[in-house]
Formats: sequence, structure tokens, C-alpha cells
Amino acid sequence: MGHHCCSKQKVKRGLWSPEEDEKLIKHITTNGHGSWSSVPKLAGLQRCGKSCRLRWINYLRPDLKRGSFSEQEERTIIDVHRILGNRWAQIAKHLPGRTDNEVKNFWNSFIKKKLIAQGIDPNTHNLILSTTTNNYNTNNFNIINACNKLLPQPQQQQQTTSPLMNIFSSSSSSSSAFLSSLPYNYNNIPLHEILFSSTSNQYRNPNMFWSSTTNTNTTSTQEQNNYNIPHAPSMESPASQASTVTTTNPIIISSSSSSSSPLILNPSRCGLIDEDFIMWNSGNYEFNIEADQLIRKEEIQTQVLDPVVVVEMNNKTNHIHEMMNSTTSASFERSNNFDFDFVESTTSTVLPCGMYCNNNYHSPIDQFAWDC
DNA sequence: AATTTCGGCAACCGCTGGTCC
DNA sequence: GGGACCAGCGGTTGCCGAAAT
Repeated sequence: MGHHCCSKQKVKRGLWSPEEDEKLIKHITTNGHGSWSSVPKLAGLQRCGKSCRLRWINYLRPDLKRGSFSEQEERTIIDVHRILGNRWAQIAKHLPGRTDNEVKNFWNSFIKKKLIAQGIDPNTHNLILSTTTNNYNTNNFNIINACNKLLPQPQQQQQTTSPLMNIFSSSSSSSSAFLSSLPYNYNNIPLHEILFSSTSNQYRNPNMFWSSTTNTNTTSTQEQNNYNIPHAPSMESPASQASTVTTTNPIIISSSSSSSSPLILNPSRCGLIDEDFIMWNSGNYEFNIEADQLIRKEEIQTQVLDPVVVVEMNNKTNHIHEMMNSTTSASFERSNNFDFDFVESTTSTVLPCGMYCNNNYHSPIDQFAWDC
């Protein structure tokens, strides 16, 4: 029985013989493949066109790199998979000479198991954590504990209440208490790489409103802890509670959906990445990403693979500035001031959004992600 | 040494989206 | 608009050699 696509033909299936390979190579190198459906006949093969195409793309193409994957390739796959998910063809584009099939097989046979062994969920890239000490909702717990595990330990704070970032839900009865108990202390904000990435559909959540602001008129550590939630149009009750919350450089991610959970972050460095662009921000800046500021995809790859980013710092944040000086490069436009307005918040559907974090920009980003 | 189990990988299947008529 | 055709993609299958029993 032939394939669905060529049931009228008598086609061979199974492994390709060297003779068949030779015929296919000879035909394509001299004539090109043209329409794949016509290749079998023209090449003298009793295969269906689809099979020919697959054989060529996955095995016979001259530009293929054979052999085992390098550590760098492995790291690339993990990093990109974290952002793109099982989009093997997209991932393979980051690995010259590798096919989607090869990447997929390598993932399923090796990386997946390795991540699990490391306590990382290969699907979400979240740390697989115990639930015995979950004092908040699941998201909070994961984030807080993941961060606490990774961060330099603040000296004067309880770790379970010293998150780098928090999520609260407007529908949660504990959100107010949770907000008012945020223990942010400017001096203890570690330098972190934070990537926001929508992980489904178009990598862009048209319903997410992202904003960032900071009171830049303050000088002392305590004064800098003024928290000012800006014009987040879909913020509901949390906005009115915000003035009682102290932090610096918060980023609020909220959704137009009333049932959604606004996301409040307090990163010292943060960025947003999707298939089209990546931007970073740090310090006391309000930022705005617009469509005409797209960064080329090649640069995204660089950022994903080697997220070493220098962010210009405000002079008011000297201690962070000094720390940031140890980093060395940035390959995209950066600015002390840029506004960020992801996409107008207009509709009700909420798409997943992932976040990644690490505490060392010279190491792979391999800590965690979650949906919100 | 024979048999069974396991794992890697090539190939297949079915679906989707784009294009053409 | 819709049907046919095609390329591309991701999930799944099944072959085959290696490892385990």
C-alpha cells in the first residue's frame, strides 16, 4: 500500500538503499528538485515525492553536519526550546547543518532525559519543586523559590519572603497582603537576567500590557522604594494598593482580562524577547517597545545564546552600576530612556507568557519559566 | 551463546497553511 | 469561495544495533 499522497503509485517504503540515494543525489544536483511529486519519476525511483523530499532534506543534503551534537549545540537547543517550545524547525535554524528531525530526536533521546535528571521540567523548563512549602499560589512558590535558590542570599531577609519578583492575582484574597508584604530592598536586588517570552501562538500577546516606571527623585535606599504603578489600563484593585508597596523599578504586566493575574516584577535587568524583537531595560527607566524598533532575528539568536547584556545605568543607581560594569557587551540599541508599551490592551483573551531568569549572564539561562 | 529489552534514529503519517486555478 | 495540489512541520512508528539478562 502506498502513501496517502501517492496511493496511485507503487512505491517502496523503508530504509533507502545506497543506489536509491545515488539516484536521488544525481537527479537533484543536476536538475534541482523542482516539484517533489515529480522527482521520483524523473530520478527513476519507486518512492513517493514526499519520501524523496524527506530523504534529501534530512540525510542527503550536502550542507548537513553529521555526527554528535556539541555542548554548544546542546545549549543552544535548550535555550531556544525554552522560548519556542517544540518548534523543531525553528530551533534547527539556529543550528547550521542540523535538521529539525535531528534536533527533535536529540531532544527526545538525550536532552529531555538530562533535564529531568537535573530536576527541570523539559516542557516548561521550570524547576521541578517540592510542594511541601508552598505558601503562595503555585506560580509564586515556583518563582520565589527558584529565585531564592539562585540569588545571592540577602543578608537581612527571610528567603521565603525575598522574591526577586512576584505574581499576585487580583482574584486572590491574599493579593493585598502579599503586595503590602513585599520585602524589596534596593540593595538586595541582585543582578538578574530576565527574559519575558510569550510561548504560544504568535509569541506576542496582544492582550498584555507591560509597563515600567520608577520614582527617580529618590536617593536613599528607602526612598527609592517608592512604588509607582503607571498607566496600566487594565489594572484594577492592585493599582490602588500600589502606593503602599515599596520596591524599585517595578514592571507590571497585566491583562485586559478581568480574570487575569497582573504580574509585578522587580528585576534589576529585564528584557523582552519574542520571535521578532528583544529589548532590555534596567535601572530607573520607563520603556516602550514599538513595532519600528524590531531587532533582526540574527541578533535575537545572539541574545538568546549569549545573553550578556550591558544596560546603561542611571547615576542614581551607583552600586548597581558598578556591578554592571563587569558585563561587557550588548548588540542592540540601548538607551537610558525608552518607553515600553508592548501592545495596546484591547481584548479579553489571555495568552500564556513565559519568563526566564538567571543570575549569571555568562551562563546558560536555564532556571525557570512559567505561564501567567 | 541465545534471547530479550532498550534506545537511537530514519522514515512515515497526518495535519496545516499557502498558492493556484 | 472552494477544491486540488504542494511544501513544511511535528508527532509517531518501527527498524536495527547495542546492552542487559
